[in-house]
Amino acid sequence: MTTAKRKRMPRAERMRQMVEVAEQVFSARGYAAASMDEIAELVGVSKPMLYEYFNSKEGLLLACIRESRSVLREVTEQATVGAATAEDALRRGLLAFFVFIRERREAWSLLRHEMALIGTPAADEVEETRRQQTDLIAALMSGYFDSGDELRAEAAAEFVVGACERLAIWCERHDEVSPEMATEYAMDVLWSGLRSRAR
Amino acid sequence: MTTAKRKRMPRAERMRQMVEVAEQVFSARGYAAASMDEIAELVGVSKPMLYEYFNSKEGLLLACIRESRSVLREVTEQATVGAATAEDALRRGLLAFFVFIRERREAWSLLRHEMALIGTPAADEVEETRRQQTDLIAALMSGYFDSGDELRAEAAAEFVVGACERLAIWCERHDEVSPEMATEYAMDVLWSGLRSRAR
DNA sequence: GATCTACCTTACTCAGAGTAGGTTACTACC
DNA sequence: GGTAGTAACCTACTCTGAGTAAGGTAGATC
Repeated sequence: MTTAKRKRMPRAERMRQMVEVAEQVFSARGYAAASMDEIAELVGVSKPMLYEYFNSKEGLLLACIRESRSVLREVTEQATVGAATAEDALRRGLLAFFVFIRERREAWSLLRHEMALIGTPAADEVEETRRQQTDLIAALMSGYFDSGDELRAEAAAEFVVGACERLAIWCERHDEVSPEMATEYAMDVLWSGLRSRAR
Repeated sequence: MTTAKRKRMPRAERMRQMVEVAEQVFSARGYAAASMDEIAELVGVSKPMLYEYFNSKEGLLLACIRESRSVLREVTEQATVGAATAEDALRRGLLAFFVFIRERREAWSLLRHEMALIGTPAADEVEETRRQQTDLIAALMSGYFDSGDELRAEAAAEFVVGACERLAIWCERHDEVSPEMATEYAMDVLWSGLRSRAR
């Protein structure tokens, strides 16, 4: 019964627990409104412990963002492994993303909202997450597209990431839109273009 | 010489001045790191004056965001008035947007970054700006597209806004990309779709 | 059972948001 | 020109929450 009523926890376990609680509090209240005292209390530990492990409030936020990012990467990378065509790869990746944001709301909320701290590490961290996804897309696409204009390809990848991010936020307001439908909408514009729908 | 060395200013003028200074400070330091004391000092006035006029730090931020938004609206709406086709309207609107973010960096920075305060009025205010643009696009498009699936059309508009926002951020890192090129890249994906570039 | 160390606490400092209450310059009217 | 009224403004505070100093305690190891 090592786990029974034990108050003291090994460092790694305590850290995981702190990140878990912090993710919830940050996404519920927002970074600014969340207080370290509250997080500490919910964890069942005193405030200096949080500082011992994460150095600062922002450090704790960083840990949460990194955690979310690694999950997102895992999920989207896995999704595209068996794709045969560019269209298929794109569709699978999109679906994985839209499933992720539905199933891991808190995680997504952090990635979505906490870009406030311009010039601080946290903002860079969120940008890094987008870059991760952009690179993934660029890499995927480079295998399928004619590599002409390098800049243009990069722009296209950015474009896809931004579009999907916004569509994901839109999905939050529309519970009736399933990840499959969202994917379908995204594919529609991205793959076929608006021209195909013009009168 | 009413404007010469006058210390006291009429309310409206002082407010405009405060918003102007605040816009710079917020975009330079970020909302969290900006202090009301500093803004007050730069304006050449004491802190309670800021509170007299804007009630809170967030109120001041709100005023800045609203200011930026109204300029953005002005600019993009004007740009699309004479468009003959959907393609033309889209292109003109995009160009106006990309010119705006280049010429009014501080204003854009606010709209871009200050979405941190989830659940607070400022976040809503930034969302409202996106909605403004989304509505604009949706209205424009509805004139040109077959109105089939309502939800799909809404999703497409969200998509365009998100994509452009991200592309705009990408442009910040790429000074060599002119507003015209950005517009071209955007049109390429949006109008023709990725399929047209697949091997 | 002594000691060592990693986990944890109480009790502070300090910066910055927000406020209470008084002061001064401009205006309007006699 | 003088004086009453008010809009603009200030000094000097409170209070919340991030971050820290210094010390206490459980549990492993010998």
